[in-house]
Amino acid sequence: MPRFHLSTPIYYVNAAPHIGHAYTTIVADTIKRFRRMLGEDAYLTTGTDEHGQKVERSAHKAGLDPKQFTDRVSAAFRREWDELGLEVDHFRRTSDPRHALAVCRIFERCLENGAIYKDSYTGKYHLGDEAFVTDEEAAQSDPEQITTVTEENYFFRLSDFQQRLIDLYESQPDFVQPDTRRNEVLAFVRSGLRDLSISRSSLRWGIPLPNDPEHVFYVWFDALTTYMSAIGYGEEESGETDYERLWPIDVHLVGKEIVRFHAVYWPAFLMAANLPLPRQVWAHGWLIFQGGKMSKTKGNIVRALPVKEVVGTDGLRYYLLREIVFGQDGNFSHKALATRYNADLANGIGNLASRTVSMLSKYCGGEVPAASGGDDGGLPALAATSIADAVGHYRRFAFSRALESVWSLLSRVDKYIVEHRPWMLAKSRETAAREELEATLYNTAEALRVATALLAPIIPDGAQKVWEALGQEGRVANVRLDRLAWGGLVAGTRSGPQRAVYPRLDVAKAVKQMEALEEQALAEQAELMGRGRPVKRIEIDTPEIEIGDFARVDMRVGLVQAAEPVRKSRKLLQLQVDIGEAEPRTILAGIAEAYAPEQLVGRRVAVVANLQPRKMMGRVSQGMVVAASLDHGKPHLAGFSEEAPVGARLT
RNA sequence: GCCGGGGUAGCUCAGUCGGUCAGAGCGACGGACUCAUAACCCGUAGGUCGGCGGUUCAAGUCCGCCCCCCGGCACCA
Repeated sequence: MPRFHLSTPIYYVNAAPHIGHAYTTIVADTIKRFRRMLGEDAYLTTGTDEHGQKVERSAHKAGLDPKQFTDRVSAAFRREWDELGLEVDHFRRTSDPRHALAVCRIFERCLENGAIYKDSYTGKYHLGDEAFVTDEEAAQSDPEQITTVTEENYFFRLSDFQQRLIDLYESQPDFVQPDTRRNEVLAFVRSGLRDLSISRSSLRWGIPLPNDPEHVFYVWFDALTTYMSAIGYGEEESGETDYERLWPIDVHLVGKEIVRFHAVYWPAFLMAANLPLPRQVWAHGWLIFQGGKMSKTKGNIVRALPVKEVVGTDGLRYYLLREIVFGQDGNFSHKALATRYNADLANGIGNLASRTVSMLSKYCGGEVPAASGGDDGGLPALAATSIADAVGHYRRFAFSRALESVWSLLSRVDKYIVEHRPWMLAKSRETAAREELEATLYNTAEALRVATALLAPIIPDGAQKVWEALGQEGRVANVRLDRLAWGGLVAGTRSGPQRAVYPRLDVAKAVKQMEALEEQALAEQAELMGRGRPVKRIEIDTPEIEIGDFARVDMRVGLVQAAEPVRKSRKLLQLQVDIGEAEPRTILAGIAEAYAPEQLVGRRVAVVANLQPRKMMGRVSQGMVVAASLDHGKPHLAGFSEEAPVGARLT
C-alpha cells in the first residue's frame, strides 16, 4: 500500500494554541483524510517545540520550572487536537528524551562529515529574540534587551551547501510551494549563505551537545529534527520504529514565516548527515483578523474551540478551507463564518440531504427506487466532472476549488429537483409519472452520495451523517475516491431518518455566543500560562529601576520650530526643536506616518536632551522626541496641556 | 527607497495555458413553489476587471510606465 506522511510545524509552547495553529493542523488532517480515501496509508506528525530562553522565562513568570510549564502547555496542544477531532498519529515533544537521541544522532553525522565546527563569537545579543544582532540592530533595540556576549559556538557550514540547495530547487521545482515562496527561497540562497550558529552555552533549558555538554542545541537542530524523532529515528536499536517506512516525509506543511528554515536549513542539515530529504515544503498564508494580525495587546486572539462549540468542527473546517485560498492570506471573522455556514452547510448540503431523505420516505416508502430511465438532468456527467476536478484539486491542496466543484454538483441537484417537481409527480396515478418520480429521486440521492464522499475529508462529521441518512453502510471515510463513480447507489437501500445535519444559525446570536466563549477561553488561557489576569491587559515586565536611574535621563520641554520630511524615508521627520539652548536641536523622529510636518510647528514636545547623537538616513539626530505607541503601532507625541516653559526639565 | 502580495459587482472574493471571463457567495428587490433547515428555484446588479500606453486576430489574463493598499526590510533613541 502506498504511504503518505505529512507534518505540521512543531508548535512553540510559549503561547497557548490559537486558531492559527488549528488552521495548519486542520489542513494537515484534511490532507491526511484525503490520502486515506485514495487508499494510501497516511500519517500525520506534529508536536511541540519546548526549549529556549523564552520558554524558560515564561515558565519562571508562571512560577513553574520549564518542565512543569511545558508539560502543561504541550498537553493543551494535544487536547486541542483531540477536541477538534484531528487525527494525529505522531506527537513528539522536543523535551522527550527520545527526541534528544535523534538530535544527537544527526548532529554526530554532520560532525563526522565535517559540516560542524566550533568558533568563538562576540556580539550583541537580543534577549527577547534569543539571537545575536548586528550593532546596527542592537542600537535600534530596547537597551534592556541587549547584552554583549562572547561565546564559543558550534557552527553549521551552511555556506557549503549553496549550490546543492540551488540544484535541489531546480531539479525539483515542486520542492517549495507555492511558487512565490519558491522564488523567495531561491533568491535567498542565491544571495549567499552564512554559516549557522547551532549551539548556545548561555542556555540551560535545551539538549546538551553529545561531545560538549556545556553547550545546548539552539533551535534549528533541535526543533526541525522532531519530524524524524517523532517516527522513531535515533531509537531503532530499542526495537522496530516507523522511521524506515515514513521517511522521507512527503510534505512539511508550514506557515510562510518559517519557510526558510524548512526549505533551506533543514535540507542542508540532512544533506550533511547523508539522510534522505523531504519531498516537499508547502507554505500557507496567515489568517488576517479585523484590525490586523492577532496580538495579545490588541486582544484579538481567536481560539478554535469557542468556534467549534457553536458551528462544530465541520463549520470551522469548512470555513477555513472554503473561504481562504490555500497558500494565501485570508480573512477570519465570526460573522463571515456563521454566514458561510448557513449559506453552504445549512441551506446547501444539509437542506438537500433533508429534502432528499424526506422525499424518499414520503414517496418511496423510505427505499431508494430504481433509476428506470427518465431525464437525469445531466447529473451523471456532472458528477463525473466533479469527482475528477475535486480529486485533482485536493491533490494540489486547492481546497477551495475542490469545494467549488462539489458545490457545482450540489446546486445543480437543487435545480434538478425543482425542474422535476417530485411532489407533483407523486400526486399522479400514471405510470410515466411514477417512473419519472423514481428516476428523479434516484438521481438526486446518488448525486448527494457522490458529493458526500467527496466532502468527507473536509466535513467528516456531517458527511458521515448524510452517508447514514442515505442508508449507506460503514464509514464514508472508507470510500475510495479514486474509484468513486456514478451508479454506486443500490436500489432498495433503506434510507435513514430525516434530521438536520447542519441546523441553521441565527448569525447575530452565533457571533455573540462565540465571542462570549472566547472571553471565557481567554481567562482559562491566562490561568494556563500562569498569569493572574487576562492577557488583554498590558503587562509591565520591564525591570524595576531606582530614582537615580531615572535622573540620568534629561528630558526637556521643547518647542518645534520647523519640521520637514526626510528624503527617501517613510517614517522620519526632521525637526528643529528649541529647548532653550542657543541653537535649536536637529532631531529626527520616526513619526512621519502619523503626523504631517505642518501639524508639528509650534507644538510643545518632550525631548530627551542628553541622548547620544545618532545617525539616520545620513543625518544626525541630536536627541529624541518622546512618543507613545502600542505594539510599535502609530506613535502619539507626548505633550503638555498647559504652556510649559521651553527648556523646563521633566522630573 | 528596495523586495514580496494585492487593487475585479454594495460587501468578501474566484478567475489554472490570453479567445462563452466579465463570474460565485453574501446582502437587496420582485416572482414562483411547498419535498426541505423562513429552505430551495427563477428574475433583477448596468462593475471603464486601479490608470495610461503597448504586443496580439483576441488581454483582468502578457509587456512598460504610473497611482493606491497590505506585509517585510532599509531610517521608528
